[in-house]
Amino acid sequence: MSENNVFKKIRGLNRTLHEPSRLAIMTVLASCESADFLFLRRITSMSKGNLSSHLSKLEKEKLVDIRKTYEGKKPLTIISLTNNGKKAIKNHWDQLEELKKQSSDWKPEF
Amino acid sequence: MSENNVFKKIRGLNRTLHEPSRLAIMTVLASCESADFLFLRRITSMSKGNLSSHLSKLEKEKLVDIRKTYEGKKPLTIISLTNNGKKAIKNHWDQLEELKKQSSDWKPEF
DNA sequence: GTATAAAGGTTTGCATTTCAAACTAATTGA
DNA sequence: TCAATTAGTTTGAAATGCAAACCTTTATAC
Repeated sequence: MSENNVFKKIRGLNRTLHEPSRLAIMTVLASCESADFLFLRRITSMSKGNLSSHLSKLEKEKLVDIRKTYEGKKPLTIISLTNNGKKAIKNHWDQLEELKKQSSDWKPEF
Repeated sequence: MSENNVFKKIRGLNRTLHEPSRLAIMTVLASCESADFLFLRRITSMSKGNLSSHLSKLEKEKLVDIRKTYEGKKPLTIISLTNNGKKAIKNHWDQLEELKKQSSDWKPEF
């Protein structure tokens, strides 16, 4: 059995990115320069609490930047991908595509 | 914002299948008529406990069949996909491919 | 003014999940 | 017969995911 076989690679997927809610957030952000909290909330239909905690996790791992600013006097939270985050989310989707291909080619050895 | 947008679909991915270890198990089985416990353990490099509990979960959800037999006097556990499981894992990979495409086409509306 | 509600998030606490270490039970080897 | 191996299951601790409750500021009604 080759080291780094396709199934080990599947197991090795980055779980921070792979979790569906965060995959959705990161994928939105990959198409936007930036997005505010409400926009993310609407487009993903996540609860505030859930969105907030996923964003915190992504921020801790340096995948997104969170800028707290004001629009007039209302607080406004702007989220964008870090350079790291941009690479990571692109890479994740590319890996998934590659793994799908590789696994459909694989045959057991007897 | 269209109902059932691509990001809601990402969030809606089946978590039983999406979790990397189970995705690996299901993907192996999609290429094999059946596999025994040890084979799955080796090819995914999972610990016994971990493999066992993931298999239980997959069995509960009727995605795999687990047959306990003997090889001589040694117990042997044979795992295979149910028909449901076959459809589900194929569908999951197809969805991932489709979501990657759809999300790369998406642009925010202003 | 002063309740009253709304906007914009964060924190908290619980339920679920994931994982490997510890356990069980049967078999083989010395 | 005693130790080691094989083949798995159970257990318990840690991490995760989620929404309800909470907080703070701003707009609205009276």
